[in-house]
Amino acid sequence: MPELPEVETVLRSLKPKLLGKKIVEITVNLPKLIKIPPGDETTLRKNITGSKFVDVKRRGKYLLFYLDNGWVLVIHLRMTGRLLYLKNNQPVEKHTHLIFDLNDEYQLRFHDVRQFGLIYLVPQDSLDLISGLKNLGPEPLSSDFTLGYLQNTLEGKRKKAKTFLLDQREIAGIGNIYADEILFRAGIHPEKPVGELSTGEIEAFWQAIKEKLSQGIKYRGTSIKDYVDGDGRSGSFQEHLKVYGKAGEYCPNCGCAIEKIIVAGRSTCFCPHCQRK
DNA sequence: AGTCAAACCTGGGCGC
DNA sequence: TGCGCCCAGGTTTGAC
Repeated sequence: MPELPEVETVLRSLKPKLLGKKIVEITVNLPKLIKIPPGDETTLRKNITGSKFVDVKRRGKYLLFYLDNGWVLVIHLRMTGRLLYLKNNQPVEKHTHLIFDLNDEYQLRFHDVRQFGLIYLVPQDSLDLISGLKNLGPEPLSSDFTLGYLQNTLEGKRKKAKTFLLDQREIAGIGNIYADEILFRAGIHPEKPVGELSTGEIEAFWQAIKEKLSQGIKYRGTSIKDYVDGDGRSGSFQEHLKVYGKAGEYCPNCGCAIEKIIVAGRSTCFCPHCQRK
């Protein structure tokens, strides 16, 4: 579920609550979610019990919780993961796999229906142990992501535009919803090879990437099914979607029927009139 | 280089 | 009501 705007919203909701808080106890209900050290809740507990949160950051769709003893807890929410900051007397919902008891009578709970989420514990100077994190492309909302950078990386590639957007090594943080919205905004067919984009299309692509992700953050994410922030609050960007999930409905620009095809193994909605190959 | 299917899971919606 | 099938905000792996 969560893409860059959702993960950023979770970060913003949790960070002020966690900074300076101490982890006093850890409950692991599903050890297999711990990828480093693999399935090892004892090591996890030993290394982080008693430590305090000193920083929380986002990189792509990863959340990084920096602890005061040099370890970093890295969490990826994948499809249905949630991180919730709840009072410790709140009922524990089904699918709650990990609970961090804090020294303020609250808990940080990891909830994940599909159990695809990933949890790592690595030393601060060894984040490269997590290959997905190590190989991440630039942050699309940072100053590193220039038009020139995009032009250079697109050059000579035959990869489809949608496939390019979903590839975390190219750009960090974009998933299926924002990819479709970006392509519609830029007027680019999802199957167009990126090496064939004109100068004007590349500029529109670059603008659309920044605009759609910024809008997603502004509306605090897209809540279609599972996504909520650290306080359990839904976002509202689903009210502003133009094409994602709207196959058979009408294009807000031209009135054509929105089509659904499969690209990169994912459902892809686009307007065949506004997005030509 | 790039594309594809399968794998990891649970649950909701649909047709019959 | 129930069963079986398809679908779902992600990523990795191994085969062409």
